[in-house]
Amino acid sequence: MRFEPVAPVRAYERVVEQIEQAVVSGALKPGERLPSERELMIQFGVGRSTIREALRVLQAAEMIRSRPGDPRGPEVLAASPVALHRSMHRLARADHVGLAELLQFRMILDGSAHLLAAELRTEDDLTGLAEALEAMREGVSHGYAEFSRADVAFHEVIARISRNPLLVVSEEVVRGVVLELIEDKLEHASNRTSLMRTWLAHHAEVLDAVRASDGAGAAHLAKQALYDNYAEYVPAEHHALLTPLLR
Amino acid sequence: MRFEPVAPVRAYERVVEQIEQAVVSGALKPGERLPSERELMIQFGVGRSTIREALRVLQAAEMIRSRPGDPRGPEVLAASPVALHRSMHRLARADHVGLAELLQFRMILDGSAHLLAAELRTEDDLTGLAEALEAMREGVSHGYAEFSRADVAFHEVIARISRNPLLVVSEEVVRGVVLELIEDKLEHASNRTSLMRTWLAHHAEVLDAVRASDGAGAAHLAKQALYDNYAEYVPAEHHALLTPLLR
DNA sequence: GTCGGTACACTGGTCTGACCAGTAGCCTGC
DNA sequence: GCAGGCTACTGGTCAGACCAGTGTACCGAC
Repeated sequence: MRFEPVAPVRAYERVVEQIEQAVVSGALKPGERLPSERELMIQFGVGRSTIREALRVLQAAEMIRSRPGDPRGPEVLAASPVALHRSMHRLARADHVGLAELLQFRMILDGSAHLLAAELRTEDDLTGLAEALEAMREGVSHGYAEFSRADVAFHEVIARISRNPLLVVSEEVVRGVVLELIEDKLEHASNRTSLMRTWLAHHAEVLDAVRASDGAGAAHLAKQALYDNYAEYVPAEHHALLTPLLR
Repeated sequence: MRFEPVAPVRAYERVVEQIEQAVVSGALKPGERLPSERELMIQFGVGRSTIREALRVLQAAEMIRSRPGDPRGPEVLAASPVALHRSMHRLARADHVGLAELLQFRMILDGSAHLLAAELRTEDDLTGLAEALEAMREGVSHGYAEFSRADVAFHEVIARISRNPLLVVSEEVVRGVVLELIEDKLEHASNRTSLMRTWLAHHAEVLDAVRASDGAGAAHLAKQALYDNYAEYVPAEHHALLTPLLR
């Protein structure tokens, strides 16, 4: 016989539960509106402060958004990786997760995405990739910010070709966290134009591998590119984390 | 010249910011206590409802916990993957992420973890793995629940040997979501004893590969095991997602 | 001395009622 | 027809109150 720990259930938690249930069950679709706080307070039979605390929780989870003065009430939002990004970012800052671990994780995700993309790509996908590469080529002359945007777009196209939304989201999240950690270092890089040309050549090779359905090759190129670009920012004693994936 | 969209900053948001800052900067360590709500209300110069909404947000992020009656005040929590788990779970339920995508993602993570574990394992790690395997062997006769716990423990040991906390956490999260999606199906499996024996044999092979530092072999075994165990629950038209990783 | 109970001063959880700034839509006056 | 203001709402915030529950310090019984 086992007993479960008993925890009192707060009123606002049950409000959260019910609204969350309505959202995930599809009874409330993104774009639809919740009743106003005063109306909810009547429907749930609780005070306004309870309703407000519940809405704060849902808002922190990026599930709703409310704006003062809007007579249509709080808006139900579409599921987004923003909350995921926030929690992973917090974990990365707090939980002794360093740049090396993040990069290793990115090599795993990016490598797998490239592998899958090379296997699953259609002719349309190849067209999309070629366009993304072209945008990068144009970006070189439009400054680093522009180039960086095109670079991110290329990786997103790859991730989408892999047909796995989890891969898309996690890559986006991890990439964001990595960039936040080293943005100041990148800002002061001196030889950015030559860096951009190198990256461009890398991506062209990747496209060739994907076109040739060479999954292993594409994956290796992706991991190697990450290593070449970022390894210098990783403390030397952590390089052991990165190299096993390159073999 | 570019302008930024202006959004009003709510009072409770600035309270959240300050407390969050204190936590991530290390000024407030896990286990330490925040002042009581009434005290915070004085320090921040805002009303109690504002304080409470801020605390709700921090609590939803698993950063603090408060208990009525505790004269020491709200407790600062250590960073945990619980919040990450919640946001990923929500995303998986909402964002047309099916079992196939989850399993594919697990194959990627688990495969990489095994690859790294085989490369990085020490003698101590091998001892830990052997113990985990022994626990599984004993679990067979103690019912499915016990065996399942030991199985999870084995995978956690593997993930920890890979030396990447991100791998540990994401695997834990994805595994949790997968199990929640198919727990009802597993409940009704008839031949669970023979299933357990099969899994046990699988894990013994994995241990051999890790001992032999055969990263590729261990990774392949892990992915194959996931495929063998779960592919039957994946709609046939989604099998194309799983198979490329097995090659 | 230790142990059990009790009183008290606190905690967070909830409710009520109020005020404010801001919004959207109506509605007037031209 | 339309610009301008009016109005009835919205969410954000505050103040004050009450309650159930907790931890602790105290105190009496043994």
